[in-house]
Amino acid sequence: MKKELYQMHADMCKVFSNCVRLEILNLLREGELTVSKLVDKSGLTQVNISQHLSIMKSKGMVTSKRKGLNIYYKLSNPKIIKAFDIIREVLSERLTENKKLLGK
Amino acid sequence: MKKELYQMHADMCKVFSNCVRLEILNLLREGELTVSKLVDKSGLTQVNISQHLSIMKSKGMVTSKRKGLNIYYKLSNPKIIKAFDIIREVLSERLTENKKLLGK
DNA sequence: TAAATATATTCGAATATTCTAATATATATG
DNA sequence: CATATATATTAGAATATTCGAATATATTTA
Repeated sequence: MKKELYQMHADMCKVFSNCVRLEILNLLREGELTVSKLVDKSGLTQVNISQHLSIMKSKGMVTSKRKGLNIYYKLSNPKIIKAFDIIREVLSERLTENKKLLGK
Repeated sequence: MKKELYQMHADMCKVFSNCVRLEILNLLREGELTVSKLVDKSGLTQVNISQHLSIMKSKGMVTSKRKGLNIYYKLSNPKIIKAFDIIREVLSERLTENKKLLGK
């Protein structure tokens, strides 16, 4: 398999490597939201949310459309949430194992 | 959902955000391999492979066992490859779309 | 067109990641 | 025990990421 493809893959995965972006992706799971809704729901600053949305848009993970003053963002591909959930499962299973080990 | 969980999730995803680690994970897809096998198959240096294996071990993505001089590494959870593959699909679909756009 | 609202961009300091060079450790074997 | 082999660790320069402060832009409405 080509190194170049691994690099593109890694670049796409960098989106998942930040907790703000993960929170945004998770908030977009049910459908599109405006920037201000994302700000409200996350409690993060508008600037920070916009910065991360910009990164995710450039990586092709989200798309946006303007309606008046608002801009709606949504996931570009529903598989993104599948990936999110599988990694959550790996994490959960790991945490469960750690608990078991502590219980012994 | 808790911020702390997003952080742990992001930390786990950092494993996927590097092309060397992705290559290692992909090489381990069929089963365990020694460090030197990974070096041979990837063409990367031993030191670099060991560094990345160490990172992945600390994040709980791989486990290892020694047999004589060799140390065998394997994926800690088969879901890791599912996540790998889903992200590859998102990437492929994105590349296909880009091609279409160029073709127009 | 001026003001209000929603969103984006730029800059820079703090922090984190990556690779290479050098070296260390663990195990097996003569 | 000395040597060879396999693997791990450390240090540090180069590079990348992150966030907040300040500011800019786009759209609507009075």
